[in-house]
Amino acid sequence: MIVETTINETLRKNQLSVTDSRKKILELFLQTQGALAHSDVEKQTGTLFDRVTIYRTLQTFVEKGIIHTIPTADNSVKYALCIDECTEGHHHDNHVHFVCDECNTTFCLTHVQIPSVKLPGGFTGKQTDVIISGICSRCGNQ
Amino acid sequence: MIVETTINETLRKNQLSVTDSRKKILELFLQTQGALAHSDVEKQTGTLFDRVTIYRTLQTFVEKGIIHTIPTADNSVKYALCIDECTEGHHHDNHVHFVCDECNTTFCLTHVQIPSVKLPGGFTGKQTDVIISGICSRCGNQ
DNA sequence: TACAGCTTTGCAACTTTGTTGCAAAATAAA
DNA sequence: TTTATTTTGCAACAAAGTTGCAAAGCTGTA
Ligand SMILES: [Mn+2]
Ligand SMILES: [Mn+2]
Ligand SMILES: [Zn+2]
Ligand SMILES: [Zn+2]
Repeated sequence: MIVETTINETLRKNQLSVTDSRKKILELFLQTQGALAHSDVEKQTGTLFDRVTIYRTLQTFVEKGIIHTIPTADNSVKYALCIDECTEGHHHDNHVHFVCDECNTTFCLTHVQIPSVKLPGGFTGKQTDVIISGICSRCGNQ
Repeated sequence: MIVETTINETLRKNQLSVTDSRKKILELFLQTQGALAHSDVEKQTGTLFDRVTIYRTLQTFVEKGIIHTIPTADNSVKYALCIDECTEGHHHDNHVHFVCDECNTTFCLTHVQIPSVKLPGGFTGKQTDVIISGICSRCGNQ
């Protein structure tokens, strides 16, 4: 099974011990198109793991640069796989995020660059987040 | 007192009855540079109003187009006065938001336009939120 | 100014989301 | 296999947000 190997390798590469919860949750992200909230992970894994374990696993993955958090207009925390080469403590997922009003899926538009914005005098920007909401390609074309 | 008159007028104009909590909370927004979280309002008003009343007041103000919510990278809900002429159910606060990493103030950069972003085929954007974090003009110039 | 009708408030109770300490279980290294 | 380290589940807790309902407060009219 190629997926299982990938999962184990990813965990090893990030100096994480290979446990059931980490394998299962990472697998979930690899299988899912779009971002996942904590509650999504909880639903998908059923009673397999404790709520606290899911929190801790997500937190660990964020720290290691395996997943990144996504700010959303409704202020709920969502997570998605890092595609760029993020490393421990150093994320550089500089892409636009899209939330579909119809199916509520959150997409990482990895090929859409963050536009540069000219700020008023005195303001220095370090990080720019862009969240666009509307209709996604799946919901629009039908 | 010109402020008191403004406050009452704003409430009246939005077909809201004039109550202590609404007056006080609206006054707070008028006096404050930057956005406020629910917890900020709670702290600033002390024991004057119940937590639930604050939630309901903020909600009402958002519905009426008096204040708008701001998505933030740390996924906490913030509110700020609408400067544009927003009406019941119709917000058009199309400006950039800035969060200072130093003083944690959230600013509405009302004069900075939202840049237009070219989306991949099939995606239709309706609303774009831009949140920039960095150092604000107050924290930078000293 | 007083009153009736409608709106808002405070309280209680509850849900959801997230955090922490600690012993038991699982993993990794020897 | 054994031991040292890490991770997990549980319990307990804190913070954030929601809902129903009776009491209190507002508004328009008399
Ligand atoms: Mn992303
Ligand atoms: Mn704003
Ligand atoms: Zn969709
Ligand atoms: Zn600042």
